[in-house]
Amino acid sequence: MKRASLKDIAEALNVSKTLVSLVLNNKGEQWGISEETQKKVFKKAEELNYHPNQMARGLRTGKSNIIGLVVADISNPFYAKISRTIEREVTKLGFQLLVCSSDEVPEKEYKLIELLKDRQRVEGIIVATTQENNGQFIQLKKEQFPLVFIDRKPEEMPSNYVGVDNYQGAFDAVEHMIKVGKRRIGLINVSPTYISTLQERVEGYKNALKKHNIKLVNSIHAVSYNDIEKTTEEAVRDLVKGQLNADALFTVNNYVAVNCLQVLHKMNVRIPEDVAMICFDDMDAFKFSHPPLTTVAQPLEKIGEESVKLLMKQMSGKTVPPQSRILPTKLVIRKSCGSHLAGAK
Amino acid sequence: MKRASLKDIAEALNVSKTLVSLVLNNKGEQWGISEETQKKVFKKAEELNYHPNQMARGLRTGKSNIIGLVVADISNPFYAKISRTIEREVTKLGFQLLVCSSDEVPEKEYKLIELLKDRQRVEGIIVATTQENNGQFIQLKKEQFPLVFIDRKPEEMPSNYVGVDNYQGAFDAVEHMIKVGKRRIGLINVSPTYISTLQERVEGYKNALKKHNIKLVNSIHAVSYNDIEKTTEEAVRDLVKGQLNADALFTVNNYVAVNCLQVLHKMNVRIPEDVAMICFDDMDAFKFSHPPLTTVAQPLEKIGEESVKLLMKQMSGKTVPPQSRILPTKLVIRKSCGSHLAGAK
DNA sequence: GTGAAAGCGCTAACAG
DNA sequence: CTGTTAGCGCTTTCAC
Repeated sequence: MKRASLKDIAEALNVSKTLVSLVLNNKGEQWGISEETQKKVFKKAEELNYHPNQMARGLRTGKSNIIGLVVADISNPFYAKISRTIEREVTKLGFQLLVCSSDEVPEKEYKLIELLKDRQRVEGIIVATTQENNGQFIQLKKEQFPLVFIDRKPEEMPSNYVGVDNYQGAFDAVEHMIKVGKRRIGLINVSPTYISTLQERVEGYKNALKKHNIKLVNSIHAVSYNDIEKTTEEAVRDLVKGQLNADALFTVNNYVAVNCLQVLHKMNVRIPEDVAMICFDDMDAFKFSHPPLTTVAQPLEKIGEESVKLLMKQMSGKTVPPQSRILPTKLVIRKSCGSHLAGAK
Repeated sequence: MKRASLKDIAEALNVSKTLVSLVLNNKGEQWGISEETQKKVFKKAEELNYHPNQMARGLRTGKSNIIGLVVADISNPFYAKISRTIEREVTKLGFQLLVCSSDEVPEKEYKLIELLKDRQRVEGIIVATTQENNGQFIQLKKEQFPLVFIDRKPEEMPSNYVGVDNYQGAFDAVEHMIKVGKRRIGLINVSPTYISTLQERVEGYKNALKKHNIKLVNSIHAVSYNDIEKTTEEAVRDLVKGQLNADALFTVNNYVAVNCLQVLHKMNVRIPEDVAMICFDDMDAFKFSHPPLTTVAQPLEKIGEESVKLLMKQMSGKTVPPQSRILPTKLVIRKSCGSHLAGAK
């Protein structure tokens, strides 16, 4: 059975397509179409199981009703949670969400964004960018294309951004370790290190050390996504067993933390007795990890909600100056720093 | 600057839209359009930064180039992993993937499927259904709408399905516990229990006990998604401290397992010494949980790949009889059953 | 080898 | 209050 279209309803009722369209879009009132006619239309639509064709409508109005979301990896709980919130929020507003993963490769992200915009004609994009070059974004901005950055922001351009105070979050974490008596605190970063959040976190780490007059050499290592196991093992080993003789480790995100944890276990080092650990980004799994990890948690729901708000503002047509929403992080103290132990200072 | 359309290219080159369309769709050869003309067209398209409008094309061809995926919760690592694979596979074939979460509520899933099909005009749907009623699916089948079930299958209808041998997986898990010396093995299920996978897993559990002549009473509890903490606490307490006095727990999926783990920790019961634990469904986090959990792992990538293959077969137009792909599970032995300990039988 | 023309289903300007 | 008409951008049939 063929799908019912506006025309079918119109013909069955001996009215025009226009009328039907108006009624079904709830503009009947405003055009003063009689109650009775409206009822007939609704009834017939129901009867024929009518559903508007999004593509036809989109073609006509120039609006696809789709929002795009590009993240590094949707199977990372961090992005998955944000994505859920964004999906929920845009759905409320009548949009669909198209989610893509860039796998942390800049060229892929570039293509994904092009695809979403040019082919799929999404009405706006939310992105946790992995690109160093901001050329594409400058271009989008010129075109006034609705765009908001989450988590990571591009270099040197005013932009709509929702994220957390990475500097302060890292600072708090490191200071917590210091208060608990740790001094030789190593940092495990991850390439590509130009990502804005990473840089801010490293800065927070450095300044916390400086404030407490701690001078360390070779205390920072960066692992790499495409050879995560090997590079993590090397980094951890060097930090813990090498010159630094680390008594604490600060990992720059959850993905890195998970890998560190495994290496540490393999090396039979005790956490927090031998080395303490804090990780930027919380996730459910850390509640029951061995040991439960102390983390810097981000307000993921809030990030999702705010990003949608910012996007909608741009989509409303008014030209709004780029806005940033910097949200606070929260130090979630569990057991990987030993602050719960009797002997803790 | 307005976007370039076929017409723009045609006018700039003084040829027809038809010609341009043919060339750009790589049908130039087949229609015997001269090399030279083709080159001109490609060049101009590049120059004007032309991108086909997916909506216009879709309207004309009746194909949206979109595949829908409906799961319970995309932020559950289990579905996130499958989703990644599916996204990768359909992208290879030139489709986009639209992912929606039903939150385990049947009515929501029903609406989501309607929306995808009627409004968004997706060309096929892959679903891990949470519906008990199969009415919608019967209807879809009548219409020959491309549909494949993953993980969970609907009751009493031949369907295209990709999943694992849940019965055997559960059987193996329980038998492993028995071999390790456990006898009073409780099972923690989750409502709604009509879900096919759950039923099969419970069956596997029961038969493993039967095979070893173990008779248990009140050894099965079901917790509930919408009040997970409280119901889990009750279930675990009753199983472990109550009449059964359980020395082992089998949880029916990862979500339930995570909650059990927390309750167990809170109750200060030692795993595996006091009670052993196995969970159906593996996830990365269980590698470093306390303790590392022994699990029944599903081949998630394979499930994703196969489901896309099955979907494409249906979309190709030929009528194919419903097919099932039942893949094997794998028992991943870690430390929550004590089989690694010296004293294990 | 190439072009004209129709039409997918919808919306919106305009006419009455 | 309701209808006519045009057209969004593309593909495809048919004609030359």
